[in-house]
Amino acid sequence: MIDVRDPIADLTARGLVFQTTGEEALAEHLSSGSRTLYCGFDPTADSLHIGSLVPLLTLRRFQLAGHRPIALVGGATGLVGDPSFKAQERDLKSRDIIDSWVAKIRLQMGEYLDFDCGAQSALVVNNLDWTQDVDVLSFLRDVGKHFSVNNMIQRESVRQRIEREGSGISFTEFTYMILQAYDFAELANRYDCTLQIGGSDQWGNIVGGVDLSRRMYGKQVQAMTMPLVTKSDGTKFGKTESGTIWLDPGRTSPYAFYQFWLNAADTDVYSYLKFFTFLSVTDIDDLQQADNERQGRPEAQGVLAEQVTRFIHGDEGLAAARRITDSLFQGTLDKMSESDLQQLSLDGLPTTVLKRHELHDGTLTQLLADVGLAGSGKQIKDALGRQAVTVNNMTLGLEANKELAACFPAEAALCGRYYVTRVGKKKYHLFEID
RNA sequence: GGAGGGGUUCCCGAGUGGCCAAAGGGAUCAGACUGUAAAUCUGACGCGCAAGCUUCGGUGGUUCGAAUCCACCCCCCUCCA
Repeated sequence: MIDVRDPIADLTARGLVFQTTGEEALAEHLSSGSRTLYCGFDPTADSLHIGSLVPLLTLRRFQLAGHRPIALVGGATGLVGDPSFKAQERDLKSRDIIDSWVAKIRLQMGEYLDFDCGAQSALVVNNLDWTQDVDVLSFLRDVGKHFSVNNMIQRESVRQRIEREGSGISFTEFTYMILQAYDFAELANRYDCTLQIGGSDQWGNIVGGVDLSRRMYGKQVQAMTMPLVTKSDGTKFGKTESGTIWLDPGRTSPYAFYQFWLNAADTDVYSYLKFFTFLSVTDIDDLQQADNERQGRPEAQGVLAEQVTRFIHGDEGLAAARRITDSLFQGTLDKMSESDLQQLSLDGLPTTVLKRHELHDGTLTQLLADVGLAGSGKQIKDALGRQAVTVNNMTLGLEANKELAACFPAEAALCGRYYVTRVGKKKYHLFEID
């Protein structure tokens, strides 16, 4: 008999419980047996990003506590689009595109949950499986009848869209909450799934499912939401200058991923440790206290980056991220061997291979903007004017711009052909020129 | 189908014939200070090294000159039927 525990106390200590359908009932439900729970992930891209990490990790926490998680990929709901707290109607993507995204996200899910641990083995399901063959009239009569439009338009999640001048909501998106509710009812019926979790923005959709499960199948099910992750400075979590932080290493390298967490603000980092790692709350509190008692830079960011990167990208990904980080931020460039430099490139440091004759025309601003070190040449120009551009630690000035070849002098190359180029304090690019 | 209100640079939002590459805020980038933090201050912020080039839903037009005026079209919102 596996040890079944109620994870709610731990989740509460982590600040991960935002709303529940009733804390006592939920605690009783979870401690009295191994339960099945689910969380939905809609395919809005071909990869999950760190916005999905909290629900994903929470599923895993439940699994570790002896419950069975179902990760639902929204092959159907993704076709419709969730309007919850969205300011605008979204563009519909084609079915082919959504299908391909579903396939990729399914694979990703497989990495983060345990699918081979007996009764608690995770499941990945696609709501298209039970939605695509439902005909319109059945849906309207059997499902739609249970929903009151009066109630639906009162939902906070669509309030802005309905009340705000200049916006609106299509019937398509308005129906989303019914589809999601239907998912919960189906899962309750098929898999005896009795709990749905999700971000707090999903509350309205989730309770719709709680009601529907009762009405359609007489099943009493529960709900829990997690708070949305915020940043203390008020900017949006999960974005950097280079865009969204994806879980797919092809989109966001383990190095960039590691750097993202390493750059967490002091005021956010301890709550992030609770949200995004499996370290115990007491360990995190101890770490915080130790950091407070010491002057200077806290250790928390390093721990956070290590833990999250290892979970998502494994030991190898973490090692790669660290190799780059150590070389660029701690190391001395001229001590690096050829294999070190090659490894940096393999580890995910953005690299461009050029022939020396290609440097004869063009400008430095153009080149550095093209490889992604800045959004435009203007920004490079600005950085040049402030001595913020270096090649192998030589600072370049504005006058260097037109003399592209002179920016990469053969005698300054590392191991004959490598140039570590830096813009600002944190952005690096490796040029290999021969 | 009718009446009215809108669509401005990443976002919000000013601008109603030249002084507009377009106020202000946010986001973002760079610098100073630091710890690869935060806060603060400074600069940048359509593209271009520059000359210059391309923008204000779309297409045409009026004008020496249009984001601003006109025509048609597309999309959104509100109310009415």
